[in-house]
Amino acid sequence: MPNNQFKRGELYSFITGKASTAIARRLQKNFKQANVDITIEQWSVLYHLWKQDGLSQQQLCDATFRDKPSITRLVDNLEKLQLVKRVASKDDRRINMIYLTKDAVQLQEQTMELANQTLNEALAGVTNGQIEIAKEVLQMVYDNLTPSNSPEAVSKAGG
Amino acid sequence: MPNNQFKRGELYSFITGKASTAIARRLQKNFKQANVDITIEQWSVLYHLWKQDGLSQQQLCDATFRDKPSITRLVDNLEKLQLVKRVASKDDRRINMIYLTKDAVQLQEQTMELANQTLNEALAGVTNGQIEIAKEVLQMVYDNLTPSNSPEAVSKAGG
DNA sequence: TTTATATAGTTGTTTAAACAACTATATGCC
DNA sequence: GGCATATAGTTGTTTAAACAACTATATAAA
Repeated sequence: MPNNQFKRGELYSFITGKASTAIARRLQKNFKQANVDITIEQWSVLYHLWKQDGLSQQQLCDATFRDKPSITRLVDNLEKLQLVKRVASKDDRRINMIYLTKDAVQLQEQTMELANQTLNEALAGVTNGQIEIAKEVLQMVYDNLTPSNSPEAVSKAGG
Repeated sequence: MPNNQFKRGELYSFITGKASTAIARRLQKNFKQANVDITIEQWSVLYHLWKQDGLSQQQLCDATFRDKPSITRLVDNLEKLQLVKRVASKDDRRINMIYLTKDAVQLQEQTMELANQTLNEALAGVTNGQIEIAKEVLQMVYDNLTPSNSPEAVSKAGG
């Protein structure tokens, strides 16, 4: 497939990920200005709990593309901030279900507003068509590199 | 500009940067398999020194989109690995010029090969046209969020 | 029922990012 | 020359990522 060959050096930014770093940094800055005292990583966990409260830590791993130790520590820190609480599952005592506190629920509207605002800043001048293609490429890259590409794993990760 | 509006939630991956994380992780894995014992971050510094040896730490900051403390510590670690050495500039005693050692020079061919191989894995099935658009979008995002967008800063960052 | 294996989560360690505060040198201005 | 300011780099601290090694519980097989 000669159309997948490319010139060395040019694609370095795919590895460094400077664009997503810049977005994360800007969102963090916007949080700070609005006196929202959480990190982007913590927010990314809350984001999935806002979509569906009461996920297990493993489900948060899958949703956020992080490994188990990372989620353990993010949940540790979110618990310290009293934004979530761990509740041991009665069905399966290995599992912690993670629930939002009232404080965390109240953060949703404000921070989603800030996130959308940040994405609008980031994507100024970019057309919807370009965004769609960029998303497709990023998704293909992710799929190419992720073992969960196998049929069984895909059906499992269906959400 | 209604064409820059978008639906909430969909663009979350722009913030998490899961694709670039996956590429970095795969490259790290490929390094490890080839018994190349450096981190991707260290490699990204060497990458710029291979293009031009003898950069100052500040120039490495600009090239790698990192802040000064990050470069200080990456150079610290690269010095420990005997891959670079700091040489105080005679013209300006504030400046450290960073030079590659022989060991680092020898790493170039092998690791660039691994990097290209990794990018080929990552971009399998993605057309050159799609790659070009994705690169444009990422560059626009970066430019939108980077203060060095101002005319003065741009002329300064010309390289 | 006992044993092997898989799954969920935690802990330890190294590396790095981000930010604030700091030191040292250089430059511009009076 | 002396002072203010800018620039280059370092150090301290918190947060997080990655990986290995670990504990505890559940499941499957014998």
